[in-house]
Amino acid sequence: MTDDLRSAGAPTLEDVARAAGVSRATVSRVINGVRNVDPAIQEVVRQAVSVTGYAPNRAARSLVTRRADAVALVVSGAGVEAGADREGSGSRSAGDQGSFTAQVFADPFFGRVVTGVVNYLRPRGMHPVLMFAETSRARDEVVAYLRQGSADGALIVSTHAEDPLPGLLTEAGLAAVLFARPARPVPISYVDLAHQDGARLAAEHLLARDCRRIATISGPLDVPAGQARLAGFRDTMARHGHPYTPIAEGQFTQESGEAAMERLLAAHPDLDGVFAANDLMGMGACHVLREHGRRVPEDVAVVGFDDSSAALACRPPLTTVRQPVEEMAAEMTRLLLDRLARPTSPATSVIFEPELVVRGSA
Amino acid sequence: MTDDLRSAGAPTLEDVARAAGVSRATVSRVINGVRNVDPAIQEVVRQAVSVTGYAPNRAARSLVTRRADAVALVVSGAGVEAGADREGSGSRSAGDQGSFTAQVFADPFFGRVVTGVVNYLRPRGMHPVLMFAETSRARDEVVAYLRQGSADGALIVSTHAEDPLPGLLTEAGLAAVLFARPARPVPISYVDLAHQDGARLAAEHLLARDCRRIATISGPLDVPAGQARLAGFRDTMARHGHPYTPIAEGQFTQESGEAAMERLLAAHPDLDGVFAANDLMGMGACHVLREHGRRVPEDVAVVGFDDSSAALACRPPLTTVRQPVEEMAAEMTRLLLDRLARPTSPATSVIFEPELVVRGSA
DNA sequence: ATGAAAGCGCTAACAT
DNA sequence: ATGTTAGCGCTTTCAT
Repeated sequence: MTDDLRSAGAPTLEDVARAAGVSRATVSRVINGVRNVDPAIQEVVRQAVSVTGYAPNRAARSLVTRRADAVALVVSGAGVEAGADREGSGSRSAGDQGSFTAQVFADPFFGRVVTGVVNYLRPRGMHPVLMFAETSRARDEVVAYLRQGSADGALIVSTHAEDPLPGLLTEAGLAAVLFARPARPVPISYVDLAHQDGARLAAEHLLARDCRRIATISGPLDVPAGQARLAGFRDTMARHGHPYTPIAEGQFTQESGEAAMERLLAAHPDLDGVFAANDLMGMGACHVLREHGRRVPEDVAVVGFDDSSAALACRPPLTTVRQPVEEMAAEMTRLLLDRLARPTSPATSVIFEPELVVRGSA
Repeated sequence: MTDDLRSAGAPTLEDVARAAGVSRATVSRVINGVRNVDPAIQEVVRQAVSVTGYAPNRAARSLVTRRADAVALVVSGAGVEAGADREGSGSRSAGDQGSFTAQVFADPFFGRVVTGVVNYLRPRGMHPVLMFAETSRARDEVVAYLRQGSADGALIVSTHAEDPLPGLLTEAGLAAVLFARPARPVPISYVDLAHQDGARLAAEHLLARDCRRIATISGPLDVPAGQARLAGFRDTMARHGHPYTPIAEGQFTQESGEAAMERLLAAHPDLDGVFAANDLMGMGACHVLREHGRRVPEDVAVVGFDDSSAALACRPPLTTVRQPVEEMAAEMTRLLLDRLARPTSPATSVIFEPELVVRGSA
C-alpha cells in the first residue's frame, strides 16, 4: 500500500527517511538509540520503519563501524589426523567419516561450549561463526577471516597441546581467548579448570571410601589437562601415604579407557578403586570391570571427570568431578568481548573450581 | 619496510594498487580471479598483496555483492520449554542448565549435522553462523538477521513438529532448507530419511532372528519421525503376520527409554525382541533389561535407530539403523546454495535410505 | 535537535 | 587488457 515506485531491493535508510519526512541521519539516530532526538520524531520514525519493513543492512553498517558483531568459534587442533581429540567419543560409527570435525563434534563437550558461548553472545546481539582449524591451511583461513573483519575476535577450543593457532592470532594482533591453558606460554587470555583440585577431590573420595588399591587411567600426557589431572591425583595419593599408584594412559576416548582398564586389571587384579581422567574412559572402565565379574562400586569404585552426559548414561551413573563447561565458555566469551571493548587490556586467566558429584559408581 | 606513511588501519585495495602501480580495479580482478589480466601484472599484484599484507574487507565486498558468504545454521523449536528436543540426551547433568540450548547441544546428533554442514560449506568459502530459535522472539531475530543480509540463507534443524520458523522464513521470501520434513506442509526444500524403510529393516532383522514376541519403544508421536518409524515397524510386523505389537511411547531420551522398557517388561515379561526408535532409548532399554536379569541379545534382542555414538557406547554395542546424518546435512547445504544460485528454482526434497548396522545387541 | 555531506572499501559498468 | 567512475547503505563529523 505504502509502497512507492520501488519494486526491487529491501528498503534502505533513505526510504525510511523519506517516509518519515526526515533525514537519513535522524533515522539512523533513532535506530541506534542515540539521544537528542525529539520524542515525537522518534515515534514518526518508528512508524516509518515498521511501515516500510526496514531492516538495516549489516554490511553497510559494518563497513563504517568496523565491527562485524560476530566472533569466530574455532575448534582447533595441531595436526591433520592424530585421533586424539580433546575428549573424543571413541566412536567408530559409520557417521564418523574419520574426519577431524566428525570426531570433534561427536563429543558432547563441544555442545556444552557452544551453549555457553551462545547464551552469552545472544543478548548482546552477537553471533558465533563456527570454524575448524585442524590443518595449517585451515588455520590461515581463520586468520584471514578475522583480518577481513568478518569476525571481531576468536574463541578457541584446542584439541591438541601444541596448537599453533593461538600464537598465529596474537602475532597478527587479533583478539582471541582460549578454553584451556596453552601448552606453550602465549600472551593470551584463557579460562581453565583447576584440574589438580578436581583430581584431588576424586582421590580423596576414593580414599574416604576405604579403597586401598587405587589405580588411575590418565588422559594423554601431552595435554596439559591430562598432565594436571594425573599430577593432582598422584600428589593427593602420596600425601595420604600412597607413594605409588598404578597408571595406564588413555586418550580420553571410551575405547582407550577400556584398553587401559584391561591392562590395569591384568597387572593388578586386586584393585578396588579407579580414577579415570574423564567420563568416557570411566564408562569404558565400568564396562570392562563388569565383563571381568567385578561389581561397581562394591568390588571396584570408579570416579570419572567432567560430568558429561556419559556420566549419566553409564550404569551405574558415574561419580565424577564436574567441570562447569557452560559457565567457563560464557566467561571465555566475556573475556573476549572485554578485550574487544578495551583492546589494550592485558591478558588474563580465569580458573574455575571443580566440584565432586557423587552418584552410583563410587 | 615497504610501509609508506600509513600507520593506522589495514591495507586497502588502494594501497595494493599503489604498491603495484596499477588501478584498484585491476587488483580487484586479480584477487577475484577474473580473467583478462596480463599474467605479468597478476604476478606484480600478487607481490604487492603479500608485501602489504592485504586482506579484502568483507563488509565492503558484501555491501556491493549483496552476499554475506555465510548461512545461518538454526536449531529451532516450537515453544519455550517442552523438553522434547529432537533426540535429547536425557541428561540431567549439572551442566544441563535446563536451557533449550544445553539440551539440544548435549546431543551428538547436532554435532553430526554441524560436521556435514561445515564440510560442505568450507571448500566454498562460506561459514555457518549458529543460531537458536526456541522462542517467538528468537525466531524474529533469525528472520531479522537474514533480512539484514548477515546470512544468505538458513539451514534449519527443528526439534519440534509445529515449528513456525519455516513458515516465517518462506513468507519473508528468505532462502531456507530443512533437515526433516515439516509437520505441516510448507513450500520449502528439505532432506529427510526414509524412516519407514529403516523401521522395516529393524523389524525384519528381529523377525529373521526368530524373535516372536517383539515390542517397540516409539519416539514421540507428535513428531513426524516418531510417527513414521512406528508406522514402518507396525506395517512390517503386520505383513509378517503380527497384527499386534506392544508399544510404549518414549521421548527419544535415554531416561524415557528406560521407563518405556520397564512398562513393556511389566506387561509382557516374555518378550524376546525390542525395536527402539532411537539409540539413546535402545541403550536405556538394554540397561533395564539387564537389571531385570535378561541377557541381550540371548534373551531379548534390541535394535536401535540412528547409529549415533550411543550405539557404540552401549554394551553390547547396538545393532541399529544408520541415518547418514553427515551426508544429509551436506545435501541440505547443497540444496540451500543451489537455491541461492538460482532463487527461482522450485522446492525439492531429498530422501535418504537407511541401512542396517548389525552389532552385538541383535 | 536536525540536516548536509563525506566517506568506509569494494565491485562492476563503462570507457578506452 | 586496463583504468575511471559511480555507487552499495550506513554512520558520523560538521554545520545550522
